[in-house]
Amino acid sequence: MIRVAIADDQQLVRDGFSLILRSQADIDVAAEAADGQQLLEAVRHDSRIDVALVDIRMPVLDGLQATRELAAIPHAPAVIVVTTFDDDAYVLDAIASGARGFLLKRCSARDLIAAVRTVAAGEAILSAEVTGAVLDRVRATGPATHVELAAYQLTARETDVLALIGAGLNNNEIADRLYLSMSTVKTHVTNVLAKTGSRDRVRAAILAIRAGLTP
Amino acid sequence: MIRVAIADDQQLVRDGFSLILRSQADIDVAAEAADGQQLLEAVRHDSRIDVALVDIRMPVLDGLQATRELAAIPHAPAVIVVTTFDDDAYVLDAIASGARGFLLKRCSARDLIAAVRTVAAGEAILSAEVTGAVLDRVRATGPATHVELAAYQLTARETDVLALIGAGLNNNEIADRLYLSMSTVKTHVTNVLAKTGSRDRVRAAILAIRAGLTP
DNA sequence: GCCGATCTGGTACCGGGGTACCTGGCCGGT
DNA sequence: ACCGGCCAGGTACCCCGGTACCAGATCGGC
Repeated sequence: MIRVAIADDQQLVRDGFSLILRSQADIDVAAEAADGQQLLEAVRHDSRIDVALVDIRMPVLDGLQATRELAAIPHAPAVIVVTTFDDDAYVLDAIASGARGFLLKRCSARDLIAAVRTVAAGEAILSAEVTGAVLDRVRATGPATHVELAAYQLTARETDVLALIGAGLNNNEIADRLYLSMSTVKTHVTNVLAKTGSRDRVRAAILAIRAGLTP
Repeated sequence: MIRVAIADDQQLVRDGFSLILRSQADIDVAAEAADGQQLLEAVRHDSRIDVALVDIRMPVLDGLQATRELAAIPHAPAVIVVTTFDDDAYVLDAIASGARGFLLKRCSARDLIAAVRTVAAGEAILSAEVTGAVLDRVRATGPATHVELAAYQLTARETDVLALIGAGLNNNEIADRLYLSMSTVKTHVTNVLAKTGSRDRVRAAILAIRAGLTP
């Protein structure tokens, strides 16, 4: 049985979703919320909610923030952001916030049901209208950009230093952060540059970012 | 009428897809190919193909390379990569190659038909099984980090310089690239650092990357 | 015409970045 | 016991990066 929570500030929307989902034998609507705050409370009080349908525009706490806070809760439900076409620009934000699904309200009841089952199974779902935007994003960030830094055989300490270079720290700050002397940092930096083939710390910083060393 | 090309090295698969699609009144199978090379030829000889279903594993020219070369052709069809579950790791590569869809062969005939209509309409589609991986990728590249550099009021030249800083060039190379003297570059760099509030060029480089100035 | 912003260029100066080379301690493997 | 790695540290040196300040050219707007 898939247990679902519905968060939308409009009573009618909640009722509609609820009717649609309850029509399925394997789906149960365990909670309803009129804003993000109510959703968080519901999830905190009921640890067995599998999926949360969340609207973006809600009073008190909007859907995206609620999604982010939800992620901090243990046994957090998978979030499907269900919103109007006007809000389709929020896809990337929703994904970044941790959503496992993004549906437009113009979709069919069948799509909604399928989406709930999909994310409950650990997969993810996007409305076709917004998938294009996501693909463009992936193309833009480019898969070629990701660097495998294991290839450089950096030692643990050198990796630390590289990460801090990528964060924009100068040698003094790195020494400070790692409780080292300036000299030691310099030697590490020199080694990092040599191993990674970077001419200067700027190149190294770029490499660090491409390698995902900086969040 | 949606005109489709099918590229798969297995005759039986092509026949199956063809039968499924031809069952729809608005879809026509205009070409079939047993490898990527044949697909390219078919598309070059028939400029009215809207959608191409492409398998990854094909002799002569594989599906991903074919997709990349397809992008160079004018009025190129939208590509849906249709492949086995074993190849689901190629999603990101497929997207980077320009695919507008990624389907697993285990999907239903209805899914296939819907996918063709979806990409023909300019949208995109992903199998639920691989959507999760794509979302993880988007989350990893971090959209929250995106910086709006319009806020810094940089002039055109300063923006040029910032972009090159982000690419890891030193002042000499920037001067070379922009046909400027070293002094001029230094002036611009100083202005960029002041306007962006960056302490040194490393910080500026990080900013440039976060702002999307470097591809 | 005048003013301001932008682009371009120069000189001079200093500090941090980066290199080269050496010392020493700590561990793990042979 | 010895060797090789990683880590930590020091000294000395050079050069690029960055700042400060100035100045001429162009261009658009009041």
